[in-house]
Amino acid sequence: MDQFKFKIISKDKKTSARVSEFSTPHGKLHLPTFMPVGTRATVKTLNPEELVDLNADIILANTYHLYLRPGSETVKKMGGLHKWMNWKRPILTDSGGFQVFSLALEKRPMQNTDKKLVKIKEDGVEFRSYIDGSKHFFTPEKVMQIQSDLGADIIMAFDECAPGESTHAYAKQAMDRTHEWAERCKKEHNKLQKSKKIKQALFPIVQGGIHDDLRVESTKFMAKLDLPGIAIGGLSVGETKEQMYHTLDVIKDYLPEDKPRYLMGVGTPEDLLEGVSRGIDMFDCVMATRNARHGSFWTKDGKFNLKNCGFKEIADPLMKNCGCYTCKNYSTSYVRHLYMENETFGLRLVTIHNLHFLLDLMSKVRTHIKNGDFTDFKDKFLKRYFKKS
RNA sequence: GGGCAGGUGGCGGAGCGGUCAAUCGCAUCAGACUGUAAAUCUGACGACCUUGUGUCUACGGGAGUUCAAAUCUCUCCCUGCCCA
Repeated sequence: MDQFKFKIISKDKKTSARVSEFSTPHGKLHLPTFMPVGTRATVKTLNPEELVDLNADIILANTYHLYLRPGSETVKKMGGLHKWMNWKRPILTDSGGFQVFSLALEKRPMQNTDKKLVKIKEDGVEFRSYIDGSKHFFTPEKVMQIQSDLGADIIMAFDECAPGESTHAYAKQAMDRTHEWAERCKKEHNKLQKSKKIKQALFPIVQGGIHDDLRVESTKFMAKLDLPGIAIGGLSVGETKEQMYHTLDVIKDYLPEDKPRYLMGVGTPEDLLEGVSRGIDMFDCVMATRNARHGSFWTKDGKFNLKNCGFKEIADPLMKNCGCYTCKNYSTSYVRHLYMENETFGLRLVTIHNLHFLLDLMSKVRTHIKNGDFTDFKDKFLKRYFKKS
């Protein structure tokens, strides 16, 4: 597996932050990085050229969604994800495990709560399609097959993501199942890779909820599998930020040093900084893109909502001195106008800005770690970001 | 000039004697969103305050009927359509 080489470039002295590189068949990842989410094989509202302009090293797609529509066989027939979506850089596919959790929660008002939508069994998970209610069954083996067909560079083990508030007993049950599934994923993955020209890296996912003993146990277990990277799941799923940071502190020393560490589903600018200082190398989150479509944007001075009437006649860009296409060319007034008028271009402009904000933040993080003043940078950023003006 | 249909909160439009400060939609204002069923969802939206099964002012204007009127009667004003 030497095509998935991991190389540490620089380490921060005061924190666990590090700058590194991870090689994949479609290019190198410059870590720490943020990965824009493109669940249905597209980062909503943007085209690949724009993502390249934003310096996105890698993007995500989702097993669950693409399996249901159009079907992973279709993507395979069309030449695989990269070719199909015209994205030449690396791709990571999520396993669909998270969807099991998010659908089981039944938190959506439009959800049919009469039906048991998800049944977790030892062998796998039975669930109903969110599209037409049809029954489907995922096993670790099947999820490996789907991800093999999709053809992403990094693929994820099938896991059970327990809600943040889960009891020790429940979290342990989910963790044990995830461990067993991870072993089965690894076995199936090894089998599938033999016939593949372009290899894929499988990452296992640490679970254990907010219970320190479980998290340590899970981290040790997953590290032992000796896969090319390791992911931390089951965070930012309802627990507090303090609990999330604490959990990262607890497992920090058990994470393999010589492999990329991926904190799944995170997050906000502050979460990225806190994550990096706890040794995290990869992040992904829908927040940048979703919030953009909902009218909120990030700046160095915090989070703002474009809908607020105070932005109506602001001639300045969303953020002064921002290097993104949106801020270089348009006033806040104009972007707000497009948003208020429900114009597609407005959604794109805010999406570009938010993604740029996070990707640029990570780029600065890499620079400051190398320069040896990461902590100073982080403290100053957070102080300004949370300062109420 | 004659006939008909109407005038309700920023707009559209319900209600047709009490449970109406008035359904609903739009607009507006604000909030939420963390491995995307999300260009979505939630809340506020007459005024005032001691924020309460609180007090005022309100369904074109005025005058009535009634214990009680956005809802019934009379009258005036206005709007739209049709006929001269």
